[in-house]
This record gives sequence, C-alpha cells and structure tokens, in this order.
Amino acid sequence: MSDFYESVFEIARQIPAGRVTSYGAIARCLGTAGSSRMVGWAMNLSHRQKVYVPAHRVVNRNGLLTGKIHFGSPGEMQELLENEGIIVENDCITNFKTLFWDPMLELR
DNA sequence: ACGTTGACCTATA
DNA sequence: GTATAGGCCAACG
Repeated sequence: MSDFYESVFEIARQIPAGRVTSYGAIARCLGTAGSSRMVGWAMNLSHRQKVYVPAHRVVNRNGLLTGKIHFGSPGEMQELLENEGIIVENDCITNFKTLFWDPMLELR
C-alpha cells in the first residue's frame, strides 16, 4: 500500500461519528488537490482492507450519497448514517453544511 | 500496451 | 442558476 491510501484511510478513520466530510477536503488535506478521484478509488479499495473504514461518512461536495451503490446493498449506507444520527433524505444529507467535518481543521 | 472508466472538483458560458 | 468542459491519476478489460 502506498502512503497515499494509508493517509486516506487514516483520515477516514478519524472522522467522528455523526459527522461527514468530502473527498475534495481529504484530497486537499493530503496536498493532492485536483486528484480527488483518487480518494474515491481509495475508498473503493477500503473494502479489501482488513481495518474497517467508515466510508459512509465520506460523501461528495454536494452531500450526495454517490457511492452508496458500492456498498453491499443500496440503502445500507443511508441506514448507517441514520444510525449515527445523520438525517438522510433522497440520498442527500440534510444539514450537510452543519455536519461537515474538515480534516484540515481537526488534524491540522 | 492502449483505451475506457470512475465513490470528484473547479471553472467557464 | 443550470449546463458543459476540462483536468487529475489509478485500475480494469
């Protein structure tokens, strides 16, 4: 595993419950801004990882659950989010701006 | 080896 | 405000 994915998983693991972040935020925090797609690939590989990565807390910039289909079954991601107190409606996170968690601010 | 795709983001029209 | 274009790099067929 390259350091890039390691860092991505590390950050994803640091996301507190009930909070969400975006791929771009993680990418910028890693200094690989513009290559936010790689963060998505990293999440795709997260299933192969031994350690559990809360990928459901990572969504796109619009707060839309674009990657829910990559979970076991559609709706599972939403259920996980609602289980943590996050309100999800029509595959969109309500109060996304409030629930947004910036790794740049927390991890510094 | 080459072309296409992908859990995205920013910028211009 | 929505619509389209471009860029980024790795994995898959």
